[in-house]
Amino acid sequence: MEITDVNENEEKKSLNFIEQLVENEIKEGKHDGRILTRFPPEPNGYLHIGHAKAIYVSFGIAEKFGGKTNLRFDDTNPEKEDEEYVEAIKEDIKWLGYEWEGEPKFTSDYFDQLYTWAQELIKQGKAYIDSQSSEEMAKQKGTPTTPGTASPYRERSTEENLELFERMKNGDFEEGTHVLRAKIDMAHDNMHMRDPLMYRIINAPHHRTGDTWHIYPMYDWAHGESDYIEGITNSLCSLEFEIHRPLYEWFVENIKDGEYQPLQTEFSRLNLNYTVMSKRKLLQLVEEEIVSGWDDPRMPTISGLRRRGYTPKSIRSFIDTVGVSKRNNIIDVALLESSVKNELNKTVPRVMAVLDPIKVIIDNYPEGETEWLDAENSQEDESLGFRKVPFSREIYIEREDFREEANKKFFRLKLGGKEVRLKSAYFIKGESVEKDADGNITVIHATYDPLTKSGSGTEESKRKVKGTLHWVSAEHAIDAEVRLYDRLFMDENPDGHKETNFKEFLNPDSLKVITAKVEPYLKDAKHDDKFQFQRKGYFVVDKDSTADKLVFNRTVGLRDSWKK
RNA sequence: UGCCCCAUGGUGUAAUGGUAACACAUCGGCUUUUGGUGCCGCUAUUCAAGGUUCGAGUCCUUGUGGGGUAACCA
Repeated sequence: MEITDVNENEEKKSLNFIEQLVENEIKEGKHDGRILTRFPPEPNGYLHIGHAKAIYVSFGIAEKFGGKTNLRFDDTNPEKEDEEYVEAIKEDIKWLGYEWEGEPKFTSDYFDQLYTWAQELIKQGKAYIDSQSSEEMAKQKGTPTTPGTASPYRERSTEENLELFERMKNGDFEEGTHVLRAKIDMAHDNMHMRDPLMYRIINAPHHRTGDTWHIYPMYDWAHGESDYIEGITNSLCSLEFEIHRPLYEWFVENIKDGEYQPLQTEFSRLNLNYTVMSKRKLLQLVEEEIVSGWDDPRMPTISGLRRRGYTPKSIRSFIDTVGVSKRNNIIDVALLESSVKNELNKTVPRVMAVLDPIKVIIDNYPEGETEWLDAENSQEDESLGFRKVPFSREIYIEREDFREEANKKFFRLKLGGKEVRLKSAYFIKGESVEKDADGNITVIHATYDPLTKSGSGTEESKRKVKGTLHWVSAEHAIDAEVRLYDRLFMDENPDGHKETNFKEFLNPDSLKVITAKVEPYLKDAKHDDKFQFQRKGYFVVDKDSTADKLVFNRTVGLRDSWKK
């Protein structure tokens, strides 16, 4: 039974508030039942798990109600944006399993239309060129409790406005000398309505339009009009744009030609504990080389999660379970982890890898002999079959799986204690240890019971044992680099402290690189192959892995209910 | 301080005026050739006060708490 399948789940689940709204619109025949949403990233950074929610919401609504979704790059600020990000964003969306309608769109495709509309607003007396400094304008804006005052340029003549506007476009002016503002209401309760900026001068080349333009539209002016141009029905965005909605509507109402108008609806963004989600802070981690890049497996980016071993399905099911509402939230990262464990548990083969090896010599096992034992690949999926695992006199086990002395709660290997099972092999007993000059154990001596071979069906092999250990044959084991990742921050809400910089909370142990001994079966493992290292967790082959040197990333550890 | 939004177990989300539920987390038990998985169970929830109603988590009022907002960013 596929209980994790997102779509199957959705049929049983109640609709979220946006889905209810859209359902009602369709019932009422709005837009003739047509649904077109859009996902509008700014190409100034990589997508993160928060964007995955935005993608899920916009693409998901369209999927659910037979609509489509446009991908539109909101590229109105050439100083921050870059083509590199455009490609990375497209790749991430595709990887998540979504398809946008037609070709990707760019707000810059609409610069001409936007410019024409702006000229019309000027002609209608609804926009004007202001030639003050930003400081002066900020002063005139007033405060929430006191109305603003009019700019001395507010009543400039249409002719002068038009001429200045054209010269701004052509690059006749320095940055900061003039702006185009909408003429709305300097006393409005909503500060965004106090004659907001529509255009500013930026004399920098744009990644798509080159040096054609010297003015660039502001978000509020560009966004709603782009939605309008594309025929978007539902413009879904996060809560901080709620207060922009009256402006979004004012702009569209003043350029529209007919009944059609897109509707903006806001929902709360996704926040995860023990990480940061702002692009600015993520960029800082990248630039200061605190992480290895946008796709560092500790990053909450889509590319980071991918490299960490997350699957598109697990991310989608995670977003599905966290839901969509208007409440501020901080979601426990354990929920994200449980979604990937839940999927990997069912799909991924088990192998044996010893992360912190200590040698065990089985004194009564014949020297020089190797047996190739059958090991089950998955207890959850029989179709994954069996593989051969070599067994010999000298093996490695996990250092923490042995104690010279321990209480009854410790049911792993100890001296003079009960026998333990070597997974898919034999039962052994701890006999003695060798130590170096400092008293550290260097070798454990054990004996095995030849009648207890796994799968042999003998009475002896059916004896109840409390402990089962994973192991690898010393002679056959291969070395692999294993990167053990932990949360990047030690604080649940690293950017939630006004007096403390988020970097103060960085976890010094967020990455540990070790050399593990893994079974030879893994020799041919390829980039992105995923495994469960028995009793240790889920691991994925990193892109740094080569034929000569295997590299694994730990996606997530297994639940460990053993209280030490 | 004005305006806007939000308030359900530890976390997140449902209940659409009619028995407050689900997932994750926690704790306990059973099963198990992974101290994994699976199964069973425990603990724990409607911010407060009024009002409307036969009946309020849901509607109304006030209060309280949290968040957003006054960029030539998006």
